[in-house]
Amino acid sequence: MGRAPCCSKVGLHRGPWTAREDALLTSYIQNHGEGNWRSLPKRAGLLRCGKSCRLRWMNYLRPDIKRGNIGPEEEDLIIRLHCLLGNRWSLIAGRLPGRTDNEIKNYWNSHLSKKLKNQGFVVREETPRSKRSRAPNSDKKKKNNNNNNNMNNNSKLAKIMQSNDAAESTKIYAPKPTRFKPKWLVMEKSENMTGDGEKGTSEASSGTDDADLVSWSHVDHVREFDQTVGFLDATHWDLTSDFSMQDESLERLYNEYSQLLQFEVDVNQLAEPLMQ
DNA sequence: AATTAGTACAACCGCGAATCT
DNA sequence: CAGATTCGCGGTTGTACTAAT
Repeated sequence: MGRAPCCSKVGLHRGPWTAREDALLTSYIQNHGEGNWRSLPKRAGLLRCGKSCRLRWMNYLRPDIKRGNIGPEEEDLIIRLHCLLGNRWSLIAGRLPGRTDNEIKNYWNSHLSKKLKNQGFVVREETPRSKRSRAPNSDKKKKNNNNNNNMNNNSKLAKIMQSNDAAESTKIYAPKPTRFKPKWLVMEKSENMTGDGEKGTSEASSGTDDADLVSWSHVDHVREFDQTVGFLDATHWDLTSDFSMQDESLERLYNEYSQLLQFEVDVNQLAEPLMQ
């Protein structure tokens, strides 16, 4: 299986982006749309690899990106979704409008995992890919000074995790979701394409299509999770019990998420006869 | 004030899967 | 159908910044 030649070729810029590079990339994408990352840098006049351009755009330059100030509601949602989905950062990010997978991943690694550990929760290190050859970063930066338990400012968080307490013993390792794009969805997307007709990877405009990215087996894990944690059904989450709604945006997110789960179940039922 | 340790996050890397030719 | 190309994902690293000593 061919792999794209690595972009670390001579003559290409690396490291932090300059304001000029940002401006070039932004104006190019505004005029021509996303996609064709491979050839984009050349056409945009950038001495960067396409991969780098894509990353910069997705994680930093996109106009719909919220940066910083992850509020307690978003934090709760991240924790819940991580509990459900594991390190599927892109899926989690898809439930948090304006947040990127990279930001959530960083936030989890630098804030949440430590916070949960400090509160005595077992944070699972689920890294099927971590067996990769690259040398582990040892523990060069560690040593949490967890002398203060800091329970007060996160009682809600603790509550959530305690409600999920059983999950500690029965952890759910959802299999890596395989990409699943129904033809009709792809067609519908491409029909709505605008711009110069490049291949549609317009996540920015459509949001991540999580529904079609989640594998069938994921549905079972959702159910498993619900049983473990005490939800009867994902579509009947009691959102008012131990986890109070703080504002409309969170409610909207949860509704969206419930719809996603409902969609998966429906599709699953639809597919059942075909599997026999 | 200088040095060291810790933190945050942007960017890089390699891989698997989808798509193209 | 096979091989090549492209894309997207998640793990990891580099480094600027901040806090502690």
